[in-house]
Amino acid sequence: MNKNGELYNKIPILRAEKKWSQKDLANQVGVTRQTIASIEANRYNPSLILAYEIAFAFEKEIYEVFEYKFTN
Amino acid sequence: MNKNGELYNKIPILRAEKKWSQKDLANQVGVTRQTIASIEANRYNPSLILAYEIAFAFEKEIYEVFEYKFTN
DNA sequence: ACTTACTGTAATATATTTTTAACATTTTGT
DNA sequence: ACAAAATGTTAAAAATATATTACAGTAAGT
Repeated sequence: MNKNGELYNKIPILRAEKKWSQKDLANQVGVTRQTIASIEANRYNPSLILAYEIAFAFEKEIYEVFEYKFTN
Repeated sequence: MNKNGELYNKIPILRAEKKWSQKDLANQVGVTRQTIASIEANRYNPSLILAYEIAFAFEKEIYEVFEYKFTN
């Protein structure tokens, strides 16, 4: 796959608003705490379904949680 | 990962509007034709970045290309 | 009818995400 | 100051996405 941009996310901010730990969010969406930590730190590119589950947990749309900035 | 829903997509419709083959779209987003075919057929769950690249190719937002229907 | 392009799908290989387990550091509550 | 919870990070294994190759079937153009 040919990336043309960089992925950013607002998960830490949204978690803070809800006062959720990484583990709280992880439990809600059915992944491990490390998966959430890795996504927050941009260590990897989540699946679309996981992105939807995270957005749903925050009662947001994907574009309110993730941003993809094209560089090319 | 714990799926709570099903992923649907409008890629075939959007391709038809643009008169693009699977290969045309694949080339634009930098994947193979089989990757596009598999996503169209819901054989798998693309990465968020690939979803953004596909939406961008169609000049659409992700929610205009993909829909995630919660079942739980 | 023929050729070429397009699509469906499968097998195997490779890359990446996700899990699990672990340990160190930082933050929070008392 | 102490204990408990939260976070950062890493390594190895497991699961899943993506690439590559291949072949068959369908649609489209001439």
